[in-house]
Amino acid sequence: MEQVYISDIGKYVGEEVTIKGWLYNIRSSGKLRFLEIRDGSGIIQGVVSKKDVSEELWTRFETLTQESSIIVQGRTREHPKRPGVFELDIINLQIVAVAEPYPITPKEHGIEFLMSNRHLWLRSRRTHAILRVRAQVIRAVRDFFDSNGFLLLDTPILTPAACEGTTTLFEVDYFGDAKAYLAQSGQLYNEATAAAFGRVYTFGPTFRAEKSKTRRHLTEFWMVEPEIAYMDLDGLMELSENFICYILRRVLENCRAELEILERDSTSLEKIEPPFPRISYDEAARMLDDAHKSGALENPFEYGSDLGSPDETYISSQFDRPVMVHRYPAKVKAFYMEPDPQDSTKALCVDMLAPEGCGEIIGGGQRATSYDLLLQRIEEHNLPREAFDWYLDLRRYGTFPHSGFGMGIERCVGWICGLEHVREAIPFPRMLYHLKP
RNA sequence: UCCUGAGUAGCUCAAUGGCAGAGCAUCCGGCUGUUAACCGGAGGGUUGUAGGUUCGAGUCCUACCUCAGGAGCCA
Repeated sequence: MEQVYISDIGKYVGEEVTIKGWLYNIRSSGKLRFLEIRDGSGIIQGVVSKKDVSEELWTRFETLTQESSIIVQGRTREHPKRPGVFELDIINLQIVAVAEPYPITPKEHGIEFLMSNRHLWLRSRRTHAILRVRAQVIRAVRDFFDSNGFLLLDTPILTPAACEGTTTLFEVDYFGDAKAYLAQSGQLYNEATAAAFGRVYTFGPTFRAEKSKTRRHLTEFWMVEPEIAYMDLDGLMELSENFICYILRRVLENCRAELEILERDSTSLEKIEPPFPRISYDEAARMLDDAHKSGALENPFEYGSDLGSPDETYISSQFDRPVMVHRYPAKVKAFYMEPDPQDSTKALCVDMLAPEGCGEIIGGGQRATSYDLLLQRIEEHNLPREAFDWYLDLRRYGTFPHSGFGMGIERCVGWICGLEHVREAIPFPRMLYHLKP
């Protein structure tokens, strides 16, 4: 009998099949046993009736514990009470291994315990749903760029210097006489590949050694970063909203069951379509000012500073879809931003804030084209000039207007799944003080 | 790094300064349609660590450790 996956079980109704997996839970009712069996692709309920099996087989079930690995044979049929749901009448059981008492019991657990047992927590329904959405988001990301003329060009993870000079980086000893740093962004390299290939993107892990301790932060997260030659800020904002809508559509098409398990109200996602609201930093500052005066925001907003987390939450709460805030003061943004020709104190940049307090999911902008300006900015930011020689070369040899953005996969998944914390959006989250498992 | 809160059975949580308990998990028994199944029984504790106050501390005080939530910074 050939192995069948639970996700395909509908194709085998009335047939005898073999399922190889683990015992998710077992309920016994005297002469009846109900086994919830999972095989990674799904969960199915197996039923054994004492009168239908041999005494020896019946007693074999008594040793089973939660998460024991088993191979079962049975005949599939529809659930007597639930149309569209399938069950398995078990006719044989092979015990591969009896599991020791499983730590994650069918009751609630605290986050500390679950995090320290992340390697086991991965087996739960909820984690399955989230990580399936993550995989779908990643597929959508690749499909979107691959089918729109972008070329995937991976950028290095070991880098010689800080990309933006702002965040703290993980330092790595590089053969004793040099220091390397784990990349916090592939962006600068993207600019080189964009000059070579036009429309490019990079997708990979990113590292930030900031001691951030919030529901929106990981020290290792996955980021997708497109870079487009000859695109301006307006073009970038249009690309961003189309990109997000494409991802949403793909998840809504393919992950209905997962969103249901997560009890995510998908109606708020369904109504999201372009155009997304665009507000300037100045408009945002006015909104925050008014909010403070009316008591909706506790702390006053200081004009000229970056938006704080409560500020972002307030602004995003005023809209029913992601909102794009553009043209921040240049001094709170990275050194490579192109100045706004209308007001040189502002940068041609944009942050996309997700609804429901999920924070910034996209950050990007138009890149500076002038060699002299970049050199000046590098000095102002006290960055080591030697490390940026090659980057400055891009302005010497055919400088060109271009724009790009970065999107954090976990924040995007967290928003779509309605998660309280991004740590659930990645199989093994790396956080401040969390390196294990 | 700062602010706030929490550490009691494997897990989730109770316990006026006065006998350390329940549910789940484990083990034993019962139950022919269960759905975090249910019913009966059993075992399971250096109350985060170190001091202190007190006749008496899980409970009050001090320090430290760990974790959680928030801030800053960011995607």
